Parts: sequence; structure tokens; C-alpha cells
Amino acid sequence: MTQPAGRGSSATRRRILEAAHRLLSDPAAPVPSMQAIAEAADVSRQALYLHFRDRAGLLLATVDHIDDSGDLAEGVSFVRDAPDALAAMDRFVGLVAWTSPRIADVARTLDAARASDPDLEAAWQDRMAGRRRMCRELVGRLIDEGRLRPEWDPDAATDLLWEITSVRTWEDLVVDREWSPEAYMTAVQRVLRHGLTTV
Amino acid sequence: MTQPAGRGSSATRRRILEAAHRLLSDPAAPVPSMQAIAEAADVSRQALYLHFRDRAGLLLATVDHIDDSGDLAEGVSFVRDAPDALAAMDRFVGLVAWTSPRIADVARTLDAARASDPDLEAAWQDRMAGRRRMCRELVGRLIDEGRLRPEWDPDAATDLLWEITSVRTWEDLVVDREWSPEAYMTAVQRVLRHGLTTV
DNA sequence: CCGTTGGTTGACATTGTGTAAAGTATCAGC
DNA sequence: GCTGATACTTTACACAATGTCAACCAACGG
Repeated sequence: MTQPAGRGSSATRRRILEAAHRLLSDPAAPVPSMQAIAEAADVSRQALYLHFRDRAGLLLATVDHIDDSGDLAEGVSFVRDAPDALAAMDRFVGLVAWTSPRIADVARTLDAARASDPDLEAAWQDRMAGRRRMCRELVGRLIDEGRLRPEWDPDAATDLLWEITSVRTWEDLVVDREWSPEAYMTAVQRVLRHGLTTV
Repeated sequence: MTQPAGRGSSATRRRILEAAHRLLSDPAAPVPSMQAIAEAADVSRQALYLHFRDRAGLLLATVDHIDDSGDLAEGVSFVRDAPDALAAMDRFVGLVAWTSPRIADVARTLDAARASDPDLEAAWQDRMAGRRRMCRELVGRLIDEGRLRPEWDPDAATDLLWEITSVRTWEDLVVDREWSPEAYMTAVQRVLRHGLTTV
């Protein structure tokens, strides 16, 4: 997507992405520079530009790479396989709680950078759209099962679900406010159940 | 607060803050550099460092300045004067909808920068604590009037109210998702009413 | 007239991104 | 074995931005 695909997965490219992933996984460390990523991947700084258009491209590819390497797809189908709409929503919150810690730092960097980079902004929107589709799907299921509060317009409900389950919300509550993952899950599940659905 | 006060309000200092305010108010423009702020204030770049420790200090002082120049205090007492807890919460959402557009850009910059600057992080936390106190006050009133859902721990409810009424949420919904201010208000009020309170 | 205050100018160090050019090693295919 | 492509390296540079430093200047109060 970011890369013309084809020979998209050379060994070094992967090494670079893994290095970036590693560096970004350390919650204490500051967001790494291109130099730092290059060193961690044991590669010259210039090599990064052979594989990625620019810093934004690299970071974005890193998020995709994290998605691929984790069991994201698995998590998604677990959500879909839920017996009913409410359980699906609960599982979705669980999925967010599971993925967020791995993405939080990258997400923060990208989000901060997107304002000044049209390409990045587009890619970011694209990514957000993916998550939003999932939210829309959940809202659809709520409607089908007659559980969405009648006051809600489906699109508004989707956006709100999307917002409340954002990485950002997770970060504010779990990192900044030091909530436990369990506390996060129950609180968010609760506010969504009562806020969006009937009982 | 940021500045030792005393001769805290020289004419140039104010001119600088107003210039920064002006530049940051333009939603289209990118976040201004020190150079740009200096030019807009019709002052040398070095003069900025005469009045503010660094970029972070300047931006932070700018937020305070925006608060002072706006009718924030007025808005706050309007919230406090509400007839009952629910009305107070609704008014609070209205206040957020009113202030957010003016602060959004500065907030975004500061939030992005705080990770790499301990001083800024501290000042930011301090600021956040202020908003959080207001949320806590609202939750207290909900409890007094017996309107907080019994499942909620007061602190958790406070944090969630704080999170959902964050500038960030406003920005995501109104700017990114292009909601109207009214849509924002009704949706957030609704999710808070049902999510946190009884009817 | 002196010194302090608040400002100016200009130069500089540093860090970061991105570009460019030239060299090197390895491997495929003729 | 030579040729050429591919992948990467090294070195160098341009550019933007923050922050520091030193010297200079002008006004104003004692």
C-alpha cells in the first residue's frame, strides 16, 4: 500500500520494520529518529530511504507490520463470532485493549505528524476508515438485533463508538490516568452499553 | 503560573502572546515556528527567549493567555449556576464546545511535545488537573442528587467524563468527522446522560 | 553621567530530515 | 570469466528549526 509491492518484502525491509517496531515498543524510550532506527536495524541511514519514501512512510509501514505480525485478524474474527451484538461490542473493546499498547506510541507519532503531511494524512485517514468500518458493522448488528437506542442516528453512533474505542482514549485512561486494563474494559463497555444501546 | 509574575505583563510579552494566539487561531495554517511568531509580533526572534524559557513555555503561556482573554471564567460560573446536576453537565459540554475551537491547535501541539519535555509534561498535567477538578465537581453533584449510576466509582466516572469532554474528542468529531457543533453537543450530552447517570 | 532594563543584530552549535553522488559486493546469465 | 543489475555503504551536502552567546544600542531614572 505504501510500497509499490512486488518485491515489497526484502529481508532488509523486514529487518528495518522489526527494528522500528522494537524501538517503538519501549514505552520509556523517546520516539526514535531515522538514525536510531537505522542503527537498530544495523543498516545505513540511507538504506531506509531506499525502502521508504520518508519517515512518515516508514512509520506507517511499521503500523501495518505490527498488525500483520500480531494476531489482529484472529481478534477480528473473534469479535465477529460473538453470539450477539452486545457481546460483539464487548469483545471489540477487549480487542482494542489488547492491540492499543502495541500501537500507542506509533499512533501518537503519526497522529502528530499528519497535520503537516498530506500523504500521511491520507494514509492515516485510510487506516482510520478501516477501524471505522468495523464500528459501523457493530452498529449495524446492534440495529439488526434492535439494541441501538432509537435516538441514535447510525452514523453518529458509529463515530462515537469509533471515538470512544480509539487508541487515544485507551492511552489517556490506561497510561496517563493509570487505569488497569480491566478497569478500562469494564468502564468503556459500560458507557457504551448504556450510552448507545438499550439495557 | 509559567512566569515568575511581578513584571509578568510587559507590553511586548503581551504582544508576543497575542501574535501566537493569532497565528494559532488560523486552522489552516501550520503550527508556527518561533521565527514566525517573532515576525507576527514584530519583534526579534531573540526577544521571545527573553520572555519565555523555550518554545514549550511560550505555547503554554499562550494557552493561559487565551483562557484569560476569553470569557472562560464566565462560562465556568454558568456551569456552576445550573439548577441541577444534569443541567450542569449539559452546560459543561456546551462550554467545551465553545472553548475547544480556540484551543484545539495549541492543545495538539502541546500534547505532541509533552512526551519529550518533562517541564512541559508537568505543566500540562497541571492544566489537565484543573479541568479534571471541574469534572470531579460535576460528578460530586451527580452523587449528591442521586443521579450517578450506582455501578460507577466516582473517580472512574470523573476520568471518563474528563476523557469524553476532552478537546481531543471534540477535535476528532467536529474537525475530522465534520460534525456540526450542535450534533457534537447532543451526542456527547446523550452518551454522558445514559452512560453515567440514571435517566 | 552612569548603569540598568529591554531590546536588537548577527553568528554559531546542534539536531533532524531529506537528497545526491560515487564506490563496493554479490549474484545471474550469457 | 565478463557484464550488468541490485542492494547497500560512505560521505557530503542543503535546509529548517531550536536554542545559546556576545556585542551593541537606546531610553530612562538616579
